[in-house]
Amino acid sequence: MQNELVSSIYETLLGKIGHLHWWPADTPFEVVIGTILTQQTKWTNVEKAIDALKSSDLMEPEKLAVEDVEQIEDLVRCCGFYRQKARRLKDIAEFFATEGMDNIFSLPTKELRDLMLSLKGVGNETADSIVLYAADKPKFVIDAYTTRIMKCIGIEGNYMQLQRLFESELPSEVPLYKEYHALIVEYAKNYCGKKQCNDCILLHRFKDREVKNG
DNA sequence: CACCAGGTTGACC
DNA sequence: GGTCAACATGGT
Repeated sequence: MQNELVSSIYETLLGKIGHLHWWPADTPFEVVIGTILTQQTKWTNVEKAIDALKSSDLMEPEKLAVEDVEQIEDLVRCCGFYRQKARRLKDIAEFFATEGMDNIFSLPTKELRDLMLSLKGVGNETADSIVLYAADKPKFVIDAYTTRIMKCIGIEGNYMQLQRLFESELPSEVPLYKEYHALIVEYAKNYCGKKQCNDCILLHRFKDREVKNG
């Protein structure tokens, strides 16, 4: 029986870490930029690139869409994969400028997710991050950390399977989804390494729980 | 020096 | 459906 497992993990993480209030950004468009830049990249480097884009007055779809891609490459180089990221940021900016951010973000959740997935450079996690943190709609974000933590506890699954698990066991509340994903990232970075767990309270508390009650 | 970071894509089976 | 190399810089 694991119908309380997902909520219990949340309470545990919240108790240990406290509220994080993600996503750190001034505007929805800045969230979108951040979701692309942070792919396989430390957030400290993303911050540098975002600051650079702001300093160049490019943190708006209409302005980024018409900037030279070479210039964008220079500004986001510190994030790695800088050529494809620069190209994709420019294309995404053009899309948002053309369609209108408000029009896009006011779409129903599923339509918005599918639309984001149609953009080059936007996969499952990035699409869900945009839906949740930029558009404020309930979609639970799964990432490598989430997959790792759940596997550590004894629950394996692909992206959509894990997302279904979280969304089916949690109330569909945007603030909860936002905070939970943030807590998972912060927790995993510090306590659930790729090779070994360091004093992992989740492991101690929840592993084999479903077996005992099953 | 080796390894990792808040993934995605296109090719392949 | 799943797997894999490629994409690239910066920090430990």
